Amino acid sequence: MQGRPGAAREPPAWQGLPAGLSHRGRHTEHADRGSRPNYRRRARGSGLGASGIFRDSATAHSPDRRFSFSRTAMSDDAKKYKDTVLLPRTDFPMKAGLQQLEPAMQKRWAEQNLYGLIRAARRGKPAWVLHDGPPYANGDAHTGTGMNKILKDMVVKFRTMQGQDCPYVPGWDCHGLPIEHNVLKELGGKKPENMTSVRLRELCLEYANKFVSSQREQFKTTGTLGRWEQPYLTTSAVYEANVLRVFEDLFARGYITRAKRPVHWSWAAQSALAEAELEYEDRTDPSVYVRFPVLSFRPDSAVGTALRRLGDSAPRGDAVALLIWTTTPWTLPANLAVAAAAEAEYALATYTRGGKAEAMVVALELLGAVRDKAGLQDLKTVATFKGRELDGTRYRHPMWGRSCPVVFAEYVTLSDGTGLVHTAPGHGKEDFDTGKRENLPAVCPVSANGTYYAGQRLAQELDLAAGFKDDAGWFALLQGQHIFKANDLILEKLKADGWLLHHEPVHHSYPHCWRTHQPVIFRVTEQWFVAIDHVDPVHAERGDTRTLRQRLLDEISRVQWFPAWGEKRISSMIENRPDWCISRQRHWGIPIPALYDAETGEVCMDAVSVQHLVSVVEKHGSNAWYDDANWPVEKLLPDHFRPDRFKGRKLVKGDDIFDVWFESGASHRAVMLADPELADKFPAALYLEGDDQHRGWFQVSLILSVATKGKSPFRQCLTSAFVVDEKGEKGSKSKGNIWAIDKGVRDLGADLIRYYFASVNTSEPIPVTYGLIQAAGEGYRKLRNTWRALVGNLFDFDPARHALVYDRLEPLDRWALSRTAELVQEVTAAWERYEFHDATRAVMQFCNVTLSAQYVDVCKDRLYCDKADGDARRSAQTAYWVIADVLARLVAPVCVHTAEEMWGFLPRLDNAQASVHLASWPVCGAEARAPGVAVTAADLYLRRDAELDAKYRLLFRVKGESDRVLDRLRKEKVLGKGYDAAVTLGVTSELARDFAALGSPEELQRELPVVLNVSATAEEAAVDHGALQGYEPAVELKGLWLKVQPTPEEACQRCYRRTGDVGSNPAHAHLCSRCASVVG
RNA sequence: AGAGGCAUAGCUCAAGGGCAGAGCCUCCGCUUGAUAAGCGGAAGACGGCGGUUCAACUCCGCCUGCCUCUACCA
Repeated sequence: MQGRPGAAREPPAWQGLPAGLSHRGRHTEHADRGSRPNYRRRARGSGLGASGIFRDSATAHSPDRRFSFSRTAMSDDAKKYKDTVLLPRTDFPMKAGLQQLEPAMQKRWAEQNLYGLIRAARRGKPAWVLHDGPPYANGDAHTGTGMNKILKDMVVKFRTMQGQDCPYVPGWDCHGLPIEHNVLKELGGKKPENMTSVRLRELCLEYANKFVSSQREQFKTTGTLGRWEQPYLTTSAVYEANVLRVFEDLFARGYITRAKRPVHWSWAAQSALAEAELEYEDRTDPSVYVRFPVLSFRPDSAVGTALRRLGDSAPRGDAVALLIWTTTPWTLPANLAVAAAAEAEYALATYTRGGKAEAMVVALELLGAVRDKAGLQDLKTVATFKGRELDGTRYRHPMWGRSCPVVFAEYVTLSDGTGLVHTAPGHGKEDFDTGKRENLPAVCPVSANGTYYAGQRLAQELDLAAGFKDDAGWFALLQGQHIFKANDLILEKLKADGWLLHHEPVHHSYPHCWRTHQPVIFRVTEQWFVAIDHVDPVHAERGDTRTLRQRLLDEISRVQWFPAWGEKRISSMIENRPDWCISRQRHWGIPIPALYDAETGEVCMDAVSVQHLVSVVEKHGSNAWYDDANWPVEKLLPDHFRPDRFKGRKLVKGDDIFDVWFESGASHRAVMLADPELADKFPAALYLEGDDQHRGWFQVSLILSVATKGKSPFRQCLTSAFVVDEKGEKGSKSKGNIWAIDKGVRDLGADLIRYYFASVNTSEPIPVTYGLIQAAGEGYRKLRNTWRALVGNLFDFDPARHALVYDRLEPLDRWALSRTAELVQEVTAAWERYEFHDATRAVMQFCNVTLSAQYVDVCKDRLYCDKADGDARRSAQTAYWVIADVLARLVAPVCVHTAEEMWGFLPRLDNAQASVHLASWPVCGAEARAPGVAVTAADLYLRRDAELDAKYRLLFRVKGESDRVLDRLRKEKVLGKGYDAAVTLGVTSELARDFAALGSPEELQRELPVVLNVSATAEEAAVDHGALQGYEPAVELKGLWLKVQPTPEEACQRCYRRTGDVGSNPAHAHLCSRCASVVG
């Protein structure tokens, strides 16, 4: 075998040195001691000092130093030969300089209208639309919204590269309470008396537009492409009119109802709230046990009988009570009933409190707990009975003295409290339903701002009898008070009056207004609703009698949800959600197109009137509604647009506006179906928002689209988790743990931020800090440098002239392409699943292991030293070119600027796209032949080859074993570089068979030194390993023994290898035969 | 109060019923021809307790910890 160790010829350079030490090993050892660690430390620090770190300062400061040779003790020959070595050459910088690169590139993109070019290139291709969920036009675009835009851009770029037409029209949500709130704050807290609604709304519009402009610029710094100059705004007249059209459709199909119902009410914002506008926060409330004095039990009931049986000793009058429990004492004034569970066991119990005998009715199961809490003495259970025995019982309201009933309700449980539920129909949904069934009025003494009404109004709202006398003083105590202040007042007075059996603070989560962060209350008001259980008559005619709720659930199951649990989440929300309250009592929004009879209050609305109002808004904007001077009611809705009975009547405009969720939920109509570029592309391919939008935008969009268009407005729905800080806390402006996205871009670079977002699992909370993003820079730099190594070797490569056809490529290169093909498949699959971090990890793994540690490392000799235009070198260059091309495209959706930069440095064919963002997504050769799939020349090289995969997997495992031994020998100072070594492999017959299966012995003999990066290898097939003297067993590869020795051969001055044939060409005494023939 | 998710090396993340992989960090070495780079080596992990199995980090149950969601129950 050629080059076999031990087959020594003449080793002149070797002799005269201490045994086992090479020239180089010796030399570097001494030269590097001491200075090297210092060099490293400094080099990694903030900067390089000028203190002799580089011994050859001219070299160190030469801009071209990476191609120069720093060794001074070099023979002229060696220098001459060095110039024949084809070292990498490229201007693609190692350091990205994103801060300079990105703005310049974005400017260029804008000038050449890259978005327009991309759209033009995809004209006529299948549409794939990501419909933008509108961020709110208030404040900075921070990391969370920035991430959302980046993820959207990534997906759009990916789908575009796949060959689809992907318009991206960004939008903003511009109406709503927060803007109105902030504008009012600037005005000093509330609307000045003399300011018109129109003026206020103008200020709100200015405010919103200001933030649309600033957020747009912030988003654009991330390199996100889209129709930024014509976004959609919910304040545009066209958008507003389309929102009203959705309402019009719903109204026509009977979905809209107006009713007096309890709704979540923010007294701080003075408006009704939707479910999606609630946030749960912890709160402490008084938990109170209150005695409601019994007026009468039904005489023939078990409890009545038991009480009579007690005879004279029985407590009487107010001493006999129903015990109720509540954590909202402020709702007690609105109490109209007590609800019991008909089938539960109750007890009549006597006890002594403050020396007085009393009796109470309470659930048997809870009796003990009540006694313990209240510290009751002499507790005796007089009787036990089913709840239904309380039928007919009446009690006296302790405040107003009115007689109230005991009723029964399903929801009464015995988990807490007393089993007797204080029922105030005006302040709770269940209470309201109960009250409705029992014909109780929905009393609501609490005004919009959370205070009790005062005077006559309070008496009226409480439905007090005409002759009511405030003997107990409750009326005087409560009127005008804020409810939470009243909690304390009520508690004190109940105690003083003897009605309070026990109280304690209770800590629980409680719904709060998402904007004001104040606790929300339930309050009965007249509101507009979308009926979720409505059966659409249009569908019913066709025999489809499903309720809207059922149709929503059916549509949800047709949508693809990412991650998959999103489906369960949203469907369980839809299953349980109440009707949607769509009216709000604010100024900054789209008016609900309802007019009311000035005298009777009757609603004036029908298909004709609504249609007319839509057209007014479409022409003049919703301000017309508020512009009383120019749009008096008679002009806004002339007689001939009114239902007959309102003709000639005096009407007034309603004050309600639409819930902003109704607006954004209507975007499928106002944008997808209305924008000329999108109208034919409904439904959207994808909605992509934070996972909080399951209850927000996704849900409302579904409701409105399914109700009016019969289908989901999106086919796929992707959610990401929230941005959090290093402590895992949700990012929020108030906590200061979140920063404006453009600041991050300026400090860190857009591509780095994008790379970071592409590298994390976005389905779990996403920590975002400068430190973490900077740490991700390691991966980014590795990508960059690996790519640089590829392109650096293509300086003399023109694919059109030099690329070899696939079949002529060396096996190693075909292996690299096979691995690249595998990468393409892996990355594509990850993108299809929208698991970006899987794709990024695969790319990193590929760069670090497959390329950097394996392929690129072992290709160097061939690329640097082989004949420039020989097939061996061209083969490697062909593979490098394909890989560089593919890699640039694979990272293009993520590192949009860097990939474009790469594209500029890549040797390209004439028909290549000018921008990487116009290029096609890589596809493997075999798949590429599918009709309609864009194929590039590079793609044709992407072929999986299982045999090659297996072969090099084994060879690189051998390399691992060899490296381990080499390292030990280096540390023992036996060896320096790998080329100093010759490796002999002792293999079992089994392993020998494996090797034989990989190729001919000659081929293997040629490849092994290359893969192992040593000068020579030999194979020793031995059955008896005991006979293998001086070998050591491999650690991880069974059946392998290794012997690694310094080879005594002379090193070739050009390629450094000690191949044993140095000097075979007399013209070049210090070159190996290969180099000699190359140099010529 | 219910539902769900997560728990792997100092850090960030993988895989998969059968020797647990990578990047960063640390340490050691090589190289000076990817050089503000590159290569090699070393050290380093399956939250706890049970169960199924020949075999569990993986499947199942329970517990603990963190997070999210849902609901508001008086």
